[in-house]
Amino acid sequence: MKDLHFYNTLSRKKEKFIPINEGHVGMYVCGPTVYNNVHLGNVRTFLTFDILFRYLKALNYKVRYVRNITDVGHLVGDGDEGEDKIGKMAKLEQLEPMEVVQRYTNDFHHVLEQFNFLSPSIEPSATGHLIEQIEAVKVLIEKGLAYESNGSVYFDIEKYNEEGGNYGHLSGRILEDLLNETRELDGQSEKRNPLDFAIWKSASPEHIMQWPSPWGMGFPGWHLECTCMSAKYLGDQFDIHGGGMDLKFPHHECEIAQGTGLTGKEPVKYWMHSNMLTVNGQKMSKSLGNSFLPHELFTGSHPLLDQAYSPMTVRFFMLQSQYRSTLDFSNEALKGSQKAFKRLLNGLRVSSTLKYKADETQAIDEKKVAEIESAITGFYEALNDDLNTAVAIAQLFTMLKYINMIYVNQLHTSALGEEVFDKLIGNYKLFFEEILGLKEENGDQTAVLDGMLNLYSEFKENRRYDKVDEIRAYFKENGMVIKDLKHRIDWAWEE
RNA sequence: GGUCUCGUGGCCGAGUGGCUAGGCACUGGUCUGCAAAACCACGUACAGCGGUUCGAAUCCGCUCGAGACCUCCA
Repeated sequence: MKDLHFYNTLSRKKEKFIPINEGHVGMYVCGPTVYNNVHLGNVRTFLTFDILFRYLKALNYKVRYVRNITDVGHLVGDGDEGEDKIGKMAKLEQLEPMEVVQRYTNDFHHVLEQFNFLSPSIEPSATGHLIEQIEAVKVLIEKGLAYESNGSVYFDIEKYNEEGGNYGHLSGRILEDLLNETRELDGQSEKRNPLDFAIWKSASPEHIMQWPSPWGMGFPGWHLECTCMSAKYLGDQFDIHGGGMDLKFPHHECEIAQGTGLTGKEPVKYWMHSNMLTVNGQKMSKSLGNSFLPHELFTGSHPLLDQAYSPMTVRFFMLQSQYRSTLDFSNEALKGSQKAFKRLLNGLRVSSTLKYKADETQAIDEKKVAEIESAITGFYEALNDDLNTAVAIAQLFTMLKYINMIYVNQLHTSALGEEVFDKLIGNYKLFFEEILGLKEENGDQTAVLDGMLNLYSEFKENRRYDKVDEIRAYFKENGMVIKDLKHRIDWAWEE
């Protein structure tokens, strides 16, 4: 089997993944700024790295996954002169900033839970690491890579590049071009160069979030928290840093500059960026007003939706594309995913009921055995190839086909042999639940359903078809269907 | 304006030189009291034009179209 490869934004090609410390992986993902509800576009990014986290664990790596909560320093609007996002929302809603933070952190956790995300190993917050950030600012000033101006401190990009830095490398930008193209903004006179970015901002008296520092009352710059928290928990150099494509520049570029400036070493070995979710071909974003909130999807209340879609349907929908492609959001596409997901889900339920039955008269069907085995290795190969979940899911459908064939007695388990049968059932469950993180969304209603099905079969034996149809209709109203198999009666989610 | 990405059958979406991606929808078949489900069968699609090559959706050029980043955004 081929080794694990990821597309590294730094080199712009797929690279073999070799962790810095064998058997261990350190992974940092930029979390949300908790001033607002997370929308579906945000969810896609976190999903990408949830899959990566799950997959690395499935490959027996010991993974430390750090995903931060940004609760200060992220400014509204252009440049470094905007209002703090949290502070602005706090004023609007007449709340303490930390109430805003708590409210939207809760929302974030709730949403991710609905989508069945694993918790990261550490979820640090920016306000919890002010000391580290102030220390980092001091070091950068000492090294001559940052300067104070009116109580604010800025990172000196020209100096950084003079001393061997490579600002612009990650996003493929040339410093000179950036300098020429930078728009002149009001209030940038504090900076030596318009490109310089704030690592500490002086706060005006009315600013509600501020802390004491050697440079007066203020608050940390947005980019600095990620540098400090990743270094604290993962070390000066770590394996994987992830985030949305739109953070590449300037956020991640600034992180590299800060990290390299502080330690003299490039902080990250593999940069991974997930692509945008689009609506009618346009990026989903809050500012464009075309973003969907998760609950709007779950209830079908968004004007562009004509029905509700469950969290797992949406999770599955997103996994049907590769994370580096844009993914377009539409009713038709979601409906297709809903049906496909339910087929797979029914397969999971069914597979847990199947038992191997030895039968000496059955010959091994080599062709089917080969197809099952290649589906299983194909699943790993797909994920090894830069987390290609779309191709991985295709393998799952091949496995599903055989599970269904056994279920309806079209295929005898002995034709596969016990070992292959166990691999089929075991891996299907592993892939579906553990690695792709999909799950049953409805509670266990087995007892009720069994009673109904007994009744159904009694009526059927007595040829009371009016009652038979009535029970079917009842099931259908509740999103289920009755399946009359040759040797038994069963139910399934209506696809 | 600068940098970059993309354009695949009715819909979504993999795929970077030759080998059936997959899903949904459609159609036919098997099964069934009728259905549903399941399984089987079924679509020669790669924006356009030109070039390289024995061979291109895949490489190169041009044209058209869409989008992203350059300013907060996952």
